[in-house]
Amino acid sequence: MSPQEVTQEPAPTPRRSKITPERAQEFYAAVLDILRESGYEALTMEGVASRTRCGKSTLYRQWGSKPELVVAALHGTRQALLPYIDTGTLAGDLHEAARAIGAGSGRDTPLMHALGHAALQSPELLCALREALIAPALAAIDAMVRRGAERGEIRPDNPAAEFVSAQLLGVVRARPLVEGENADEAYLTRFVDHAILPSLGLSAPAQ
Amino acid sequence: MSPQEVTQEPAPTPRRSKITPERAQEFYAAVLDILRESGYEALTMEGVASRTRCGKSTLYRQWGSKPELVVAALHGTRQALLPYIDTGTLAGDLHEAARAIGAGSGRDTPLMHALGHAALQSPELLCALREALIAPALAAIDAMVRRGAERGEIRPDNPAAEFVSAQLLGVVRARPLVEGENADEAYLTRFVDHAILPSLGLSAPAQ
DNA sequence: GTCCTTCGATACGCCAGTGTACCGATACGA
DNA sequence: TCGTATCGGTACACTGGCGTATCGAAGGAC
Repeated sequence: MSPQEVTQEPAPTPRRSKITPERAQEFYAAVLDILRESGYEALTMEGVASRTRCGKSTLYRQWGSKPELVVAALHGTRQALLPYIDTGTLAGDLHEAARAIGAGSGRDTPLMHALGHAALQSPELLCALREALIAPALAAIDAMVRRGAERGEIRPDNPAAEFVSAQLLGVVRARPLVEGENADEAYLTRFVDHAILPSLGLSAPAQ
Repeated sequence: MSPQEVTQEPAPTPRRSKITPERAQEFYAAVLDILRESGYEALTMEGVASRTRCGKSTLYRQWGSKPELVVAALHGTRQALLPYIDTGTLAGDLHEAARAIGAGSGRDTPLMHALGHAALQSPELLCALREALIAPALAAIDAMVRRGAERGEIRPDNPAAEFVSAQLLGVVRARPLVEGENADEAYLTRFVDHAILPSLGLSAPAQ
């Protein structure tokens, strides 16, 4: 490595983009909207450009290609699949989670449907999807379970604990195929009461 | 309606196709293979034609368009996601189901991943997917649960019974996204033991 | 054996999306 | 204030798949 290269700033592309963070959020929102509406394959650069009223050149200058734009959109919008929840009981937490996921069905559930298969064929996309959507939800649910164990509601080594998050995300993906309609709040609440809580050895709280 | 139209045979297209049922199975197998490998969007008529060494005209003559070909392929190949299972106990049945689904991961699980999102945007495709893959699996699992109830292993009105099939299909769809690998036999067996059976009020059979 | 339909194969026009190039306009930095 | 780089917008060539048309060949039906 030559001295020149060392003294040179490590960023070889000192782009001074005119795109404000707010404008970037518009791009990201448009990308996610199109994903939710039409899926990953139907997302086109021209579609993003026309919806955001920008030139295709801007998109290619800034993000290079469609996968990179999608990855950036996932990373760039800090959207919480689950808000912070701590009701004091595991059952209460899971109920709130069911409500949040069910209510947010119009936001993040379609995103997972849209990206589910595409992510399985692109490691970068899978990574971005997991970091942006799945991992936070997993962490939130696992935190609920851990707090429940700390409070003594369940045993710390309860073998069903491992599956709580997978079950919740699973029915969200499964119900549209099984029953033809999205997993809404009512369904998820019943699922928590009649499947998840019993599997943990808990019973549904008396209404 | 004129008399002529009444006397005319109702089938205006008495095609006498030269495609033998075996040849049709080749087409269907190729379609499903491509779906498993690359997904619904990447499936092209030209790809099917080249893989089966036939002309595109044959495909269009016979099936008309890509969605119809896929629907026909789903209906035309009687592939059992689940074989007939009856071990005498609900736990044993679910174990066998876990084994069958896990072992068949290379066959039908990718199909559901590939068609999951596309089916949500095409009613015909959703219908075909449910009839060919999902409904049989649902019926098989529900039959297991029903037999378990008849034997007195669980109460007939056990509220968790409703969710068994959705739980199983759910984790199959969720695990690749959550953990990055398919739900194999070992995972599904653990899931049955530690999540489904406890939710039904049963415990895992002693190994 | 002859006819007739379908088969496999190819060529064609069409359309949509990709990625690049170019243009005036404009907003930032010096 | 002035230069410059990026912006939005459009045009372009290119690719790839769709669906149709057309061809010789082949295999049943009669």
